Order: sequence, then C-alpha cells, then structure tokens
Amino acid sequence: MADGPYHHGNLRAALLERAEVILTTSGAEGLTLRGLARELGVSHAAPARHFRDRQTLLDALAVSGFTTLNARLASAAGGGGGGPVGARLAALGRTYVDFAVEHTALLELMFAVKHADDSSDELRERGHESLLIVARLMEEGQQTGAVRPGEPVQLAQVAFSTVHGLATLAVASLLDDTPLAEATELALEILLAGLRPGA
Amino acid sequence: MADGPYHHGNLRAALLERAEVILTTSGAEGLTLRGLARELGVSHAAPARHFRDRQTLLDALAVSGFTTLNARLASAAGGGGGGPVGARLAALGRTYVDFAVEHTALLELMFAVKHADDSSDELRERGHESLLIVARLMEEGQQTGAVRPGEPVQLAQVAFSTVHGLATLAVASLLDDTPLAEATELALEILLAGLRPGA
DNA sequence: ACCTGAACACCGTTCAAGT
DNA sequence: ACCTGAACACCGTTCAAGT
Repeated sequence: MADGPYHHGNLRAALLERAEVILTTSGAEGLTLRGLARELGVSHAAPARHFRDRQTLLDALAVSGFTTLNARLASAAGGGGGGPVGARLAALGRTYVDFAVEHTALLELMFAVKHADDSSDELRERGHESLLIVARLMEEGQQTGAVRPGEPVQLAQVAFSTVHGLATLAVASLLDDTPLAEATELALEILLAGLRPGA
Repeated sequence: MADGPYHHGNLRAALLERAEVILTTSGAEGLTLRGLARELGVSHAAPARHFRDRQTLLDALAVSGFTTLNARLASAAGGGGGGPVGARLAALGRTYVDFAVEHTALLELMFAVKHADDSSDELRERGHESLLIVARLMEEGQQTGAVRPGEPVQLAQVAFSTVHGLATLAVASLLDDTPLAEATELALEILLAGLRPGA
C-alpha cells in the first residue's frame, strides 16, 4: 500500500469509499471533488478520470446505497420463506426505517430528483428491485389470505410509501415525543390492518 | 416602480419572490445568491443585508412553503366541518399529494435535514401545524366512530407518512405505469381501512 | 492508461467605504 | 439604513502536457 506517484489504479474505489464517509458525516453539501482529491492525495483533476462530474459520483453512491438496502430487505423478507407473511412484512418495514435513519443523506440521494442522465436508469431499476421484494411478499400474502386482492406492485408501493414517509418525518424531527420505534409499530399495524382482505 | 440606485426597500421580498421562481424551475442547486442579485440588478453583496447566508434564504422559502401548504390543508379539511370524516381525510391526502408533486423542490427544502439554527424552530413548528390539522380530523373521526382509538397526533403521523412517502415515490419515478391518482386512491383506501376501529 | 498543473468561470461571505 | 466594490477562499470542469 506504499504511495506511488499515482493512486495505483484503485482511485475510483478509494473515491467512492471516502465519499460515503463524508456523506454520512457531513452530508451531500459537504462532499466536494476537490476536497476528496485532497484527502486522497491526488490532484484536483484526478477524480474526473473516474467520474464525469460530481453528479455522476453522487449517483454512484446512490446506486450502491440501493444495493445495500436491497440486500438487507431481501434478507429481512426471509430468504427461505418461513413465518407468517404479516410478520415478515413488518420486519421488512422495520429494516427499511432502520436503514433510512441510519443513512439519512444517502437516502436523500437515492430519492433525489436530479440525476445524471446515464445513472437515472440504473437508479430507477434498483428502486424497482426494492419494490419487487415487497411485492413478492404481498403476492404470497394474497395466497395465504393475509393480504387483500389487487396488483401486488401497487400494494407494495403503498407499503413502501408508509415506511419511507415515516422515516422522513423522523429525520425532520416531526415525531416529537413519539419514539420512532413506537411510531413504526403503529404505522405497520395500521398498514397491515388496511391490507387485510375485506378491510 | 422606477429603478433608483437602491432597490427601494423591498429587496427582501423581491429576493424571496424570485428565489421561489428559480427553485421551481431549476431546483435548489440552481439557486445562487449571486445569480439572484444579478437578476434583480443589485450588487452581489446586497442579499447579505436581508439573509445572513444562503441557508437562511432557503429556510425562509421552506417556511413560506409550509404556510401555503397549511392553508391548503386547512381548507381541504373543511373549515366549517361538514361531511363525513373519512371523505375529508381523503381530501386532505389528495391535497397533500397535489402540493407535493407541484412543488417538488420546495418540499425537499421543507423536509431537509440541514437548516440554519435560527430557522429550525419555526420550520418544525410549521410542520407541527400540518400534523395538527390532520390530528384534529382524527379526533373528530374517533368521536363519529370512523377512526380507531389512540393518540390523534400519532395517527396523524401515520397518515402524513403515507401521503408524503407516496409523493416521494412519484417524483422519483418509481410508480411506473400506476397513475399517481390511482396510487393515491389505493393508498388512501388502505390507510382509512387500517384506521377504522377494530381493523 | 492515468494523472498533473494551469486556467476559466463560477460560487458564498466579509468588510471597508460610499449615499 | 441600505447598498457597492474589492477581496478572500473556495468550488466544478476542461485540457494541454507529462510519465
């Protein structure tokens, strides 16, 4: 790991790694290409070799964020498929809220409106992956009678909205005295009740 | 309205007005103090007289956004208080989603994590106003038997989360083929069903 | 292929000085 | 009281040139 004149080829990875740290500690506004270059001991123009512009770097972070999130969601959904669907949906919701408050700035990036044109497609696709994990559980719930009929993806959109919105309220300090865990349980209970057939 | 050497005293209002236009058309990233000053024909240092820094201006925009939103919500909640509670809750939800997709960048500001220290309190208070409008309707619904028992503010937080999250999904292009109006109706139906007593 | 150094056109913020 | 002009310390992005 001795420093040569160059960053021995892994500058791209080093940039992403350092950027994620800065994003977590200082937010997206504190993330500058020049600052990144400085910390990694390369010239300020070096990052441009690996990321066309700042937005492309931010989008790469967002994509990697979705990758992490989706892995956690898939794991929470219960790979093997045991347990009642309602409980697994609730686990999914708690996992999402945990991730969201733990990676506030990253999540903001993941759902930001502005993206580089070439990252936009991949970002959307990763988001769909998240929704699909939920949708598959909805479909299973429909078979076991825990979930009302309807397009599973649309039901997933509603469930996703609930937990995502809750996380937003939490980081915006709008939950006040309500502990986030309590608010999450109430939201999930209302959501699951509303999803039941005949509700 | 002839131009003197100064901006005849209404520079603050002019800055806010112009800033809101730019926010809507170009997003927060496109909003610079120097650009604003240029468009209004004042020196680049003039805005500092009225807003301590850029963040203070952004927070002022966010506060004004909440004012507009709360007025709309209050109106949709039915000032006089006629009609079934469920229908008025649904109207509230549709109003929120409409506002959210119409003022994407503004809403992002309203729920942003970073704020100037002196605006943070007022911003939170305005957010609480939004929640209170919903909470009052929840309380009314509990009396008419349309809404389950529980802390009205907590129920409001759940309802707010649902519609806010839905708006986020919409602007992130994650609703795909589902028209937003359709997704909104489904979300509101599931929410209201989940809120009913004994659900 | 990968990086450097200089250059260009921007920023936000501050502060003496003007009216 | 309100604004200007200059100054400072940053940015992102580009591009010839180096190895």
